[in-house]
Amino acid sequence: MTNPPRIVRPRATGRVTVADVAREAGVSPITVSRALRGDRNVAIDLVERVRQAATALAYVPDPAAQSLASSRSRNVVVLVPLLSNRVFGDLVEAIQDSLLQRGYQTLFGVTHYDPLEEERLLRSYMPLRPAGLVLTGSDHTEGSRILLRGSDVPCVHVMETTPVNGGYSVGFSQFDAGCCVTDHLIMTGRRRIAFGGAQLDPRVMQRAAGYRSRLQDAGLYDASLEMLDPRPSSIALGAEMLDRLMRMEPAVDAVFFCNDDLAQGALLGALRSGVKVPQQVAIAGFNDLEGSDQMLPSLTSVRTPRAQIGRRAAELMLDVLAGVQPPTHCVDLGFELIRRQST
Amino acid sequence: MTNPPRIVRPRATGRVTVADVAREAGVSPITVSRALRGDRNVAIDLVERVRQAATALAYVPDPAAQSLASSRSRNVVVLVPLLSNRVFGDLVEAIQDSLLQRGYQTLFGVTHYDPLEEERLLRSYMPLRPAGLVLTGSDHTEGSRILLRGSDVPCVHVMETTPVNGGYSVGFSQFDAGCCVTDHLIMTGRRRIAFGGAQLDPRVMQRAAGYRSRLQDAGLYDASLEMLDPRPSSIALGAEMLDRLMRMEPAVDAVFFCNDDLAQGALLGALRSGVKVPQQVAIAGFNDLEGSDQMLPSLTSVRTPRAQIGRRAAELMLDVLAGVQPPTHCVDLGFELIRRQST
DNA sequence: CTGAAAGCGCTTACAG
DNA sequence: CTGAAAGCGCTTACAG
Repeated sequence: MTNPPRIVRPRATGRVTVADVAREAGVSPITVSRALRGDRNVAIDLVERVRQAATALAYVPDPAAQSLASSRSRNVVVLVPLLSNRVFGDLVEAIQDSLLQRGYQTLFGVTHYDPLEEERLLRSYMPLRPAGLVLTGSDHTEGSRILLRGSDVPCVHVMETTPVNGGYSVGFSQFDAGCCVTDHLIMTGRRRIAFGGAQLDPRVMQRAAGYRSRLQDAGLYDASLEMLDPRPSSIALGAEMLDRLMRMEPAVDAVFFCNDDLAQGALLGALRSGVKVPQQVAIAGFNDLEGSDQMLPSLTSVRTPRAQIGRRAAELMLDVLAGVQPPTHCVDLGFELIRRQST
Repeated sequence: MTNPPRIVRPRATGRVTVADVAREAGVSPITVSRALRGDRNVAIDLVERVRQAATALAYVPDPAAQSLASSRSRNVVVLVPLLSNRVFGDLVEAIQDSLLQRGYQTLFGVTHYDPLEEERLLRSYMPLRPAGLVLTGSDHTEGSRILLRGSDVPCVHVMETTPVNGGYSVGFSQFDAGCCVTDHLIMTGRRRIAFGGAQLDPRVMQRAAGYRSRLQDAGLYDASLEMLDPRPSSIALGAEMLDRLMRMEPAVDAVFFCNDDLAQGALLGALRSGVKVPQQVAIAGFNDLEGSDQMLPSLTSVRTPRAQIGRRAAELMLDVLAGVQPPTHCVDLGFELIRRQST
């Protein structure tokens, strides 16, 4: 007696597949795959026929199947310190826009300025076989670096121009920007120039290094004017910092805050306490955030090209993914000092 | 002559697969799959053995294969109007955090307050077979609604409490919040109360409706005090709006701005032009954004539970995905009036 | 330039 | 409670 044949019902998901398109176009499935992916080795008329068939059937490729078969996905992982911050909101929105236009999805992760949290996110995202990575800055744990080196996933580091071996970077020189603000304060006659830094992430410290370097060159450096506070940058903290500074160092005649929220807070605090800006103290900020032009007095700041950085980072990534060798590993998009009434 | 057998080299990706874990644990692959997914129908000791084998081999399931085989993914799509806005930054960060902890990825999309762009995003995201959707508000195109109804993907609408048929909502009553601010202004003796609205998205219009309703009830409504500007909400626009208002309606004694950035701009504008706040004009804002407590005078506003909304929306989604029927389709998290010096 | 076969790494749908 | 078979919808690696 023979065993009755086992009948297993097919799954029938109802999706339109490459096979359907192939039948419609009168070619094989693999030709559909090639034609739709833009593979060169397909006759032009076949490409056209396949395209029409795909359109007629409203075919949408299944990303899960693509990813499984090719062991590559169309996901780009983007890790930023915070989303609740205009600087990174602008950045991330631009990256997302550019990638989506070319068929790539963006997976965001928030590191809260913690390299260990970044490593944890990398570990949970790598099994998704991302096509690419965009990381903020170049300050990563040893574990993250090993992870990156071990994979062949292209990586773009944004916001800084610090080159990371094997990776790409798109940003501007935070150090130079720190120098630029400091030069401006020196040239406008200030002599007791303080630095107000919060959060103290690597980019803030690079700006601080620029500040220090320029003041040392000018023989004006005084370590007691450097105020570094590890708490998150905020408007309220800026007010508090100016207050503390004026009490501890009454002769201060300028403050360079590492971010506009601090500087805006300082301006509001000065209004409350009667400190005259810029007569008594000049105040400069960083990032030219919304509202800085509306302050009383309006705030001198540095315009940083966040959206442009996001777009260029995405384009660079897309080039690499398309097999195009970018002309340079390191794109410097610069910055611009915006002088207003506060200095 | 027989055809020589065709030899096709296997791909050998080097990944640790269910088969490897199965061999190590001495069970079949399907048992590994079930044990790791927490399927009930597996003997406890087997679950333990499989877990140990998986740990020993550092097994990580392949999401692409899972998704292809089960035709479900662990992606939750989250669509918000903007990322470059604290309100949505807070929301999105909370959603992302909660989902990631439970093994779900978040795919963001930015609609720029445009329902058509939302529909476009939905169309490009649905082929990814998202496990769930989180949409801002309940103002969707007919196309989006059909798309949602046609799929069985659970959907949570955030920021409002407007129920959408079949969907869930987590937020607060924008209308009630509008009433609350207006009541406060009336009760503190104001009579010529203006409304300053920008962007004019559905939630702003719901606040405006609350304002209108309360003033009508009090017999104080005057359409010429309603200033609606479709441009994006910003600090600069707030200054401009107050200026325009004071020129057109000099008798105005209070302004309810639909968002704190407008209100902050108005306060700064008042400082510049010498309008006395709150003596001549009371000013109230919305969302209690950063810095509102630092303004001069400090700004009366409404604290909205963005992060909490994000967390609850994620939890609700996770419950639904786990097959747990939530007790209610509509979660109202309320709001709180924060009275400060400006009113 | 085109295609038949096999495989990617899981889970579904049965059967027992 | 456990498993053998088939299938999910693509692409790789060959062969011609």
